[in-house]
Amino acid sequence: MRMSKMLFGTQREAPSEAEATSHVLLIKAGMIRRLAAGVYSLMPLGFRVYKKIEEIIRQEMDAAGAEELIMPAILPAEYYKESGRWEVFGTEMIKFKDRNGRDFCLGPTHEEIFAHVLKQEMQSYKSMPKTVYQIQHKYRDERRPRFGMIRSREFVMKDAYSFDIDEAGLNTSYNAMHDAYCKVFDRCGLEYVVVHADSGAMGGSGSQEFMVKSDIGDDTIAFCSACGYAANSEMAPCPKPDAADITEKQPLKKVHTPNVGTIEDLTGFFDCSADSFAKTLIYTADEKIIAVMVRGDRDINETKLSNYLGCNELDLAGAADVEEATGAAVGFAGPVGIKADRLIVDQEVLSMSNFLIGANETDYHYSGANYGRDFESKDVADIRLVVQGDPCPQCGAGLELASAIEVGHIFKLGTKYSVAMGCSFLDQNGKEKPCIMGSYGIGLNRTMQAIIEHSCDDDGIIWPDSVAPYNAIVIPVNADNEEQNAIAEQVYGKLCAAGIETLIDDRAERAGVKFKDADLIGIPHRITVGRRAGEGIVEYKPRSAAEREDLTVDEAIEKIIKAVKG
RNA sequence: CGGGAUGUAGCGCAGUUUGGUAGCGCACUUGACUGGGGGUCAAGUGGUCGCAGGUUCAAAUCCUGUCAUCCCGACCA
Repeated sequence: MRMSKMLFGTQREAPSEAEATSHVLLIKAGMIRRLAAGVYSLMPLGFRVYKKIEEIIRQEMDAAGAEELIMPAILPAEYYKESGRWEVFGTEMIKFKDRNGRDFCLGPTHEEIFAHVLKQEMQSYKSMPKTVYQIQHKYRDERRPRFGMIRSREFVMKDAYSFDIDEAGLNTSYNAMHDAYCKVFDRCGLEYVVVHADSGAMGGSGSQEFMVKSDIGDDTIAFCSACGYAANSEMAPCPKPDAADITEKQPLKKVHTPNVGTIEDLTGFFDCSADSFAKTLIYTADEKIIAVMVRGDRDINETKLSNYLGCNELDLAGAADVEEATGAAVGFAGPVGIKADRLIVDQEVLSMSNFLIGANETDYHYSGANYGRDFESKDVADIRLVVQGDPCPQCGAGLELASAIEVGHIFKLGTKYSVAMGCSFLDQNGKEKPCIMGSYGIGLNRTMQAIIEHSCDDDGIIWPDSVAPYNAIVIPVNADNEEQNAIAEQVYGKLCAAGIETLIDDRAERAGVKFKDADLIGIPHRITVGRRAGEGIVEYKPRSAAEREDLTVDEAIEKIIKAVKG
């Protein structure tokens, strides 16, 4: 491609709309343009990268035995109403009515639709198992779109769905997708971690996420450098501590604590650390009032809590509910005499002794509290969030925490959607059974941006060869020098003929501008045709390294072909 | 959805406090010089100051409303 003809424009200044490095670079390099919050156009260069990623995914899906098809993005509401997700997605789903008043949505994910469409095709165990996929635009009206394409409202997802006759089959299909995902992300040059994940609203028996460590990630992962254990922090179990060894139980004593409602106030008031308290938070879970206790310096893990409760909706209660449950102002909740439907106590509280709790009375706390004597609950569970240094559940070494971008997620769904949609088959005995489903997603735009997070420098993007918009760029240094131009054209022609996707910077720009642009857009291999062009010598430089070599034209071309084609 | 901030030329910003002819840098156009890391000089193009009301002789500036965008917290590819 001739850069003089290309729809292409780099910006010298970082746009004010972007904060994250990868987002800034995509815009400066002219690869994406924002149309609305979380809605982006892929410009020609960016679209080429996107297509490379798409093709890698397609190849690996096909190799794993999945078949590609395409479903509509405009979907009738009834299927989501059947599964209950019309309400679960709520305002995140982009909904509209057609001219006859029938409800539709733009597809946020397609479990229901695949289950519905496939049930017509999969009436017998003989036609199974099957894994199908599509690469398609998805629509989610996110509360808060973020960091460009990391969380956008329209994005492309590769979503695959497997249909098996039993759990063993699901495991096989699931593992095939797992392995294919590893190949996809390896080929994209991504450093990723596969973590245990929560199945959440998707339902099902297990799932794993493919995570790329990054400060702009929305997730936190917990991992162990010693044994390789890795989990989404919301899934990482906390160790069960030894029961309290209480040599001397202090009496439960009410203490006047005027206006001391927060943990911070309390540590100041009592002059002790936050782990001497057990705090009680009030939640509403599916209309029920739930009191939850954890040590004062811990955070409640709402995923664990909601899984333990088996509830659909879980929210911190409002001030009115808190006051009704405790009979006191917010900040003085405690387990003794609390009016809640359930009291959930984090297991760690059982290892505490003579601690402080709220008294359910405005401006009062109790000191000297002990579990078993002062309060009890049948709901003792692991419901706190892991922290840095907690012991690894596998080997006991200290866990580390890091934020990460979720680029892929695989689920063992089980029968949730097949039952809801009546997607069943007849087994060998002529008995009707629901298909055992799995679902598997990759965010393409997000993957594209995640690659940049780990592959850039002060000058711009450094694309790996596998996804680069072009593999090579030829730069004639002096636009007025006929000899340089002629040789540059020669090199360009030869590279193209060798099947290397090549740019030639034939713009009437100064050399500095061309170098800056080439670096910014991250072309992996550069050939500079300059002073020594007359001797047949050009300069070769890979984007990823500082080294420059003077080579003959053929040597340079050879080098690039070898790097690109292996 | 709660908290914070910002909307002025394609991009980055000043001007708003104290109302009085719309500014700067980059980019873009033309010409000249230049030619290995965003070069220099000269001459230009481009904006109903987010939008709608209001106050005023006069509004980018003051008031009210509204929309949009970004950042921090609860969800997801």
